Amino acid sequence: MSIYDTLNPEQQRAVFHDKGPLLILAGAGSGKTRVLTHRIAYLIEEREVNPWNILAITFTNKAAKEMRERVDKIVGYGSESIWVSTFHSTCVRILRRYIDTLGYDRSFTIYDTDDQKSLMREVCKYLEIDTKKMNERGILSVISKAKDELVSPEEFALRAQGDYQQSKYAQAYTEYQKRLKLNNALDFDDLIVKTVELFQTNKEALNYYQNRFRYIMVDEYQDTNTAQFRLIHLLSMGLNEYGEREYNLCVVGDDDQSIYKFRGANIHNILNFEQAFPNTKVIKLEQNYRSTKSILNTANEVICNNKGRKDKSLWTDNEEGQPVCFTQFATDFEEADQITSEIKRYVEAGEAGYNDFAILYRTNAQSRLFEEKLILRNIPYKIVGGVNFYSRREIKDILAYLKTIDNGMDSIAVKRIINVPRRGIGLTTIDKVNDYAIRNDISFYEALTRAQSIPGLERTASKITPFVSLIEGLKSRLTKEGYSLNELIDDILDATGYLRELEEDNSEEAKDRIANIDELVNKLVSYEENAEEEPTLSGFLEEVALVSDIDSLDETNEHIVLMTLHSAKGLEFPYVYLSGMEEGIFPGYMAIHAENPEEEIEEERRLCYVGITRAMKGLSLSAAKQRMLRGETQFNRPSRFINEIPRYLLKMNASSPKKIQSGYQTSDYDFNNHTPFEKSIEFEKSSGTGSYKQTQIAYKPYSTPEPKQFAGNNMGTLDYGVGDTVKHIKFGTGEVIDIVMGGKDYEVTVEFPNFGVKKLLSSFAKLVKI
DNA sequence: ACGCCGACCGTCCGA
DNA sequence: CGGTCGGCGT
Repeated sequence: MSIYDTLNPEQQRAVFHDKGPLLILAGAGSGKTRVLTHRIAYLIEEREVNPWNILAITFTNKAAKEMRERVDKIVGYGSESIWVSTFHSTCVRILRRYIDTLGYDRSFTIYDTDDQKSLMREVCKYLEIDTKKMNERGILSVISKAKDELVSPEEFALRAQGDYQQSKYAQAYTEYQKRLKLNNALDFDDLIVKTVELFQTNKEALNYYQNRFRYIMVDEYQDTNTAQFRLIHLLSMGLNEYGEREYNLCVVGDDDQSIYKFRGANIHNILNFEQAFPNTKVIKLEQNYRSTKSILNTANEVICNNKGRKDKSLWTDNEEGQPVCFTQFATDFEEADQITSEIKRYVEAGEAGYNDFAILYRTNAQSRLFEEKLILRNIPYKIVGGVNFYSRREIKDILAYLKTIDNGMDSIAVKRIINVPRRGIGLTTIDKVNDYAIRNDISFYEALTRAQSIPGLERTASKITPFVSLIEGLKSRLTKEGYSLNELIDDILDATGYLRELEEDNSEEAKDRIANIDELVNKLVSYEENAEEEPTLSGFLEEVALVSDIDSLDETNEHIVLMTLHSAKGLEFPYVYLSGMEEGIFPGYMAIHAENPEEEIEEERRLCYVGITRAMKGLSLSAAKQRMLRGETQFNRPSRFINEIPRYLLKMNASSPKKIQSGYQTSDYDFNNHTPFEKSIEFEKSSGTGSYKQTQIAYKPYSTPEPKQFAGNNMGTLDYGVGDTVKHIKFGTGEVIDIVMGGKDYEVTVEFPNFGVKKLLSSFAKLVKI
């Protein structure tokens, strides 16, 4: 009996693969993390690979942490010397050691999106770019895309020749990079790009890491971009002791779960892996251990509408399970209300815990309504993503102090805090200092130290000097033996008067801010206590820069989890609510109206597939007919993805993922009150037979305030009668000759001039009174 | 220099 | 709806 006996034959083939490139196509829930961890154990224990020679790369810290824990459990010794980390932390670690050869200082800081925007604002001002015509975000996204593809500013400029718009971008890109370097800062994309640059220009560094990482594993490979591909490619080209290239590269991914095209993921990395790495062994993991047959079938039905996939079909031995449900609510408000109350009922009935549920949505903005309802019902919850803790003003302020102390070259940080709290240093002063800094080719902070000698600042210099001494004072304390980061942050809060100012302000907002600062102090203390190496200020700032919200998610806590579909990738939950299944929301407006809608819709469909496959036991899909979006009301049809699920798999209008038959009222919402689907047209021909019976659920009529557009076909509120002329989507206009009550529905008989007499169900036929 | 207010605006997704 | 920015008054 060995640890490998519990693996299925395909998993074993992947684990026991010896040398050379290996592509594992691992469907959702097929146990890929298990395969990766067992493979690591196998390499060490059976192939006598030195743990030191293994690199495992993931996309999130959470995944890295989990893999580390699982490896620790099954690898007897030496597991701590396996390098398990994310792309970004791997690169930071490499750059901290070698980046001086690229002309940066090793204490570089990492710019987040806000910092990037501030810097780009300066760039635009300098280049006299009208940010109304080309906004900072737009320029940054062009630059980011270039970096993802390893296009340098020089190359970008070359390609842009003759195109005014592109040339502007090229100028901005060049200037932006110049200023990043001046600030001794790297943005997220730079972390990868600069590491590739390092390896291409510094043979010694490349050799060192090639030699070290003889076995490389990459998780979520479908989400890698071109720069990351190049990085892996370079690393995997090391030679073994006989001078041979082995390409001991094992990548795990699922092309159906590629959902990060917008941030540069290149699906060709996985589709063309076999071409890029000759003699690749391909192993498919197609048995799903996570979901019920109902859920898996639903997922397969949706994803099979995509073209250009790797051929594979997921199956499961699990039970059939509860059918997947779809509910169309009248409003987004009601959607949130019903879903949260349903979850509460389950938990109070003892059928599940709050941590068994996840509510997923396409955009973060959709979380707000759910949050309000959860607070109202006193249900514990955690929202992943959205407004980042580290992007709150007070946190950014304190971090800017820490950054200024750590790296005075980071002008964005210095400018942020120079007048926070108020020191009477205004914009005009800052501009003068800035000009002086640029003219003398020194950093902004350096210029501040020479304030007295800057022409025109004779008077304001008296306000600048105390700020400089404050920072210098804090810096010098930091160099003292035994002075902790915890003390530093306390000194900052005290010496600047930042905390005092908040304490004197008795508002609710100020109290929140203080609480947030306390939270930051907690994080710093726990960093100091848990740091693997000597805790340093740079180390803390780095951790903060690279942390993502999902990393702190603890599924064992008793709370519902709310997050976007993107954040949910890689996770699983017993019961999943997939909300906002509406055209314009999911698939999103941007995808539908893109230049290449087919491609964009396929990406959305993969996202839908990811969402569906998160569910283990129960899946409930929902839409709202009416939704508030940026202050205005939208009316949306149900998502096309709902239409792609065959009727027999979908239990319509029931809002429960399980035990719907148990007798109680799942929802007092008007079940019939939904917009008909296109597929329902076919269904009319066989009305009264087939799977429709499933949907005959007891309900009590409930009238909801309705927009006129949707009042045409719901039970109890038919706005047409016998003798009226109505319009049908397929049959055109006709006259209503009879209406009878049938089951929970009206059976409407209509005479169409061109199609004859048809019997239609009011809830499915889109009959509109003319 | 700074704070207030009204106009405007623009949107997905994220390390 | 909610954040941001620019104009204006102090």
